[in-house]
Amino acid sequence: MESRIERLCVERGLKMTGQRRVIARVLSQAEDHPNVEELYRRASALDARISVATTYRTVRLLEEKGILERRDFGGGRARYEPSESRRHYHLIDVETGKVIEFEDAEHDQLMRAIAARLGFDLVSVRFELFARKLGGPSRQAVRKPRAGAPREAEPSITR
Amino acid sequence: MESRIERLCVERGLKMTGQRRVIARVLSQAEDHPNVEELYRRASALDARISVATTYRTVRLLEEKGILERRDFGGGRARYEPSESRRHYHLIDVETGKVIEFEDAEHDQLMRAIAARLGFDLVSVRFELFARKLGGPSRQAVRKPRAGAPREAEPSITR
DNA sequence: CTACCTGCAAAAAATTTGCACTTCC
DNA sequence: GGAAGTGCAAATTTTTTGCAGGTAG
Repeated sequence: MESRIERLCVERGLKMTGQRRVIARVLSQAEDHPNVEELYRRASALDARISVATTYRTVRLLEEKGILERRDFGGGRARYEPSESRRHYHLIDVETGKVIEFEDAEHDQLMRAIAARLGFDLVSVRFELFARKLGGPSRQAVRKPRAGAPREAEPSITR
Repeated sequence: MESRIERLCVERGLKMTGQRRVIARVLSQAEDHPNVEELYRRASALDARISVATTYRTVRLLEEKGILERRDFGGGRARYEPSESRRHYHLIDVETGKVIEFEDAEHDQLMRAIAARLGFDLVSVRFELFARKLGGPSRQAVRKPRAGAPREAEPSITR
């Protein structure tokens, strides 16, 4: 059966090889934000005739076609998720690396207003919150996390 | 004369070698967000007895001490700026790569509220706007930019 | 004096690419 | 049939590290 991502590929006129079909299926089923290595692992479990190089080439292609979106949650590897109609953002639990999605209309609007105030038209946004569960481990016991993308917290591949 | 960053280093008990002093001075004078390569170039112009390895080791150390902050504006290289008391964010002009700093108290507050709503305590934030000057090149003529960190726009090292 | 620094070059880690060989349309 | 896709391994790019000397405090 044709997966959602595969359908999108066909709609945009991509040549559908066996490899691409498998990767599309894996992406359609993913409930998380896998990196390329993980994607490759899942795809080659379904069909061994797939290489990492092709996985890289495919995600890049799908990103260019607007079918996938690349994310960076720190940890030095790109992560991917299917484009969705609803704009959403991510909160990364710095203790566990777990990724939580959320929406916020007020924020959407505020960003546009900020860009306009500076004389710009918004093209894209990067917005990630790194946070710690309330009532978690005592502040004292935990080493201070870094600004931006914490280097030490390799985010788990979870949505 | 002792630079601002050098003073901070001494305050935090860092052993001040010649190399560190030079890098500290370069950072104090920087009006932009240099990457390590650029930092190394500027430092070794002042004193040739500095290696890239030391530059990497030094920025990492200063980041751990909270003296520097690492940023990622896309383009695959980390960029650095001295920590400032006022929280601020960055807007990257996708046409020119130029980086514009801005503050927004409303946004500061909104982020904290969002984290709290999800049951988290904010640790750090990544927030960058990628945008295009109003009244710039016609939409049609410009290739569609990607979400997240545009791959093609190597940000210039400018504040 | 000695723990910490540094330079050099080699190692890592993630991603891209050249090339000869398939494969979709 | 021909343009486009693929695998493999080598190349790239950015950052880190091991080791044999230096150097600050």
